[in-house]
Amino acid sequence: MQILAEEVFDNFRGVSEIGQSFERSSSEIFTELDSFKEFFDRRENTVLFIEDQLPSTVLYLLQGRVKLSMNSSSGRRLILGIAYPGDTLGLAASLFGSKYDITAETLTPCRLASIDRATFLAFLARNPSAYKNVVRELCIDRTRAHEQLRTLGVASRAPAKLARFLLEWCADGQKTDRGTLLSCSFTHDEIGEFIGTSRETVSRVFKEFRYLDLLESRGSTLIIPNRKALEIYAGIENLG
Amino acid sequence: MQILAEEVFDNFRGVSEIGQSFERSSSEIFTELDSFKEFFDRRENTVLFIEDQLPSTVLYLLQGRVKLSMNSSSGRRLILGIAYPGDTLGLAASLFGSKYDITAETLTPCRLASIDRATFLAFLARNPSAYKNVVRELCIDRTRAHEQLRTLGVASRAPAKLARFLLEWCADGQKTDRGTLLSCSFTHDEIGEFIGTSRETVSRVFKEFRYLDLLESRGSTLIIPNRKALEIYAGIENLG
DNA sequence: CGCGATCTTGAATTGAATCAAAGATCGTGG
DNA sequence: CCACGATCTTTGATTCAATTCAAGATCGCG
Repeated sequence: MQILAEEVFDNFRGVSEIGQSFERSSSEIFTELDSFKEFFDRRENTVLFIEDQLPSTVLYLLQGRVKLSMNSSSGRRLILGIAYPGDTLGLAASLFGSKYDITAETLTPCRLASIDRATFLAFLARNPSAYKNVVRELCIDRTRAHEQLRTLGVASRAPAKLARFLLEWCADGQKTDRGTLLSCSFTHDEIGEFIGTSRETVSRVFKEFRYLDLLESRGSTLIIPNRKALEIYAGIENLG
Repeated sequence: MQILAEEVFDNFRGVSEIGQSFERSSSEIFTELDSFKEFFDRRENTVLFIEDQLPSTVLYLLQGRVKLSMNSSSGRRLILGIAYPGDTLGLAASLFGSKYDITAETLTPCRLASIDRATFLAFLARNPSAYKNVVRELCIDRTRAHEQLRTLGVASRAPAKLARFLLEWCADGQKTDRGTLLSCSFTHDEIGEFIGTSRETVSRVFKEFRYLDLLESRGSTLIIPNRKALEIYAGIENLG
């Protein structure tokens, strides 16, 4: 994330010499970019863009949370993820001038910055080193898409899908003496839209996980006592 | 595709001024890159890399076809696509030094070029304008992943999935007076692995499509008389 | 011609979606 | 602080689609 911010400008892993041949410093470059930004606010539950729209700007999220999803005309929906402050929204489409392939809508009140697409592209042309951050963002996007493909395409059964989903969000959780604690702010409905199953199935599998001591839940607070056990569950798709 | 080749160096859509502030010309840059390449051949059905491996080089496909897939320990597989000459393999993982998230295996005898990862990253650092091609490749990857997510996650029923699959391959087909003609070199088994269903289901839906005059098939040659009709089928998930 | 691979088809089974109803929780305003 | 409505969750009954199992047909090839 954080393409349009300075702090993470040079953080490629593994090879440290990257980014030493720039004529201009990172901060110079980003001061220039900042001058192009226009700031604005949006209420919660507001659509920022939808699939098939043509992007005219690059959007940058400063405050709030944004839901990214795919929708079909028949009402079916797949949630791809949540964007947080520092994330760029719909970057790939903006870069290539192709239609958005996702929908973005605010979950909370949000503060955003936008940069005109042509201005942004011209900026990149003048400062090719800034591509590095574009690459980072695209890689993150791609990785997330691939993880979800694995959930939907390889882990066919609902328990395996939910196990994978929980493990993904475990990354954000805190470790306690009783296991990994995470506050899951999603409804069962939304979880179903993440993993491609129905709300009721999510409920039932939750119950099953609780019975198997893979999960404790109190409201939106979940405790995963044994992450390894869940991993086994997520990995073994063809058992009961 | 074609990150590591010159011809498509400057082809961003929509904004033409991109790429005019380079100190060195594209051909100079790519002559340098070529000098790093090591060439080698692989037989058909050879694994080039598998999931969870750490990449040490960047691979570039010169001749032949390569199958890209995700595999699970339980034998379930999702085919992501086929790479053709000009494509870079596993670029995202190479860039970030993360594990491959896909498996690549040759379908035909292949000629490949490899560049040491550190060398490639250093080259990018010296020539940040080359990032543009990296960005292109990543966008293509991302777009393909998103299309497949739509097939697997939004188009839940098997006929809709298969319709989407056929429409995707229609792009490669030739138009004739009787409709779009395409030679589909995949077995039903493989098609099933593309769209996340079983071989038998593919057979059955093929039969259904033939009955509905959405499809004619003679061996590996398919004719789609009416692409629009298939599109409607692909779009409407909750009927029929 | 026979063999192996691929495809087709029907029957049985299962996993999940849908439908329906009741219970829990949350936030709000009185 | 409680009552109320809205939203979310749980559960059972039912239905449906798709997988699996099993058997036979077809195709391509040596």
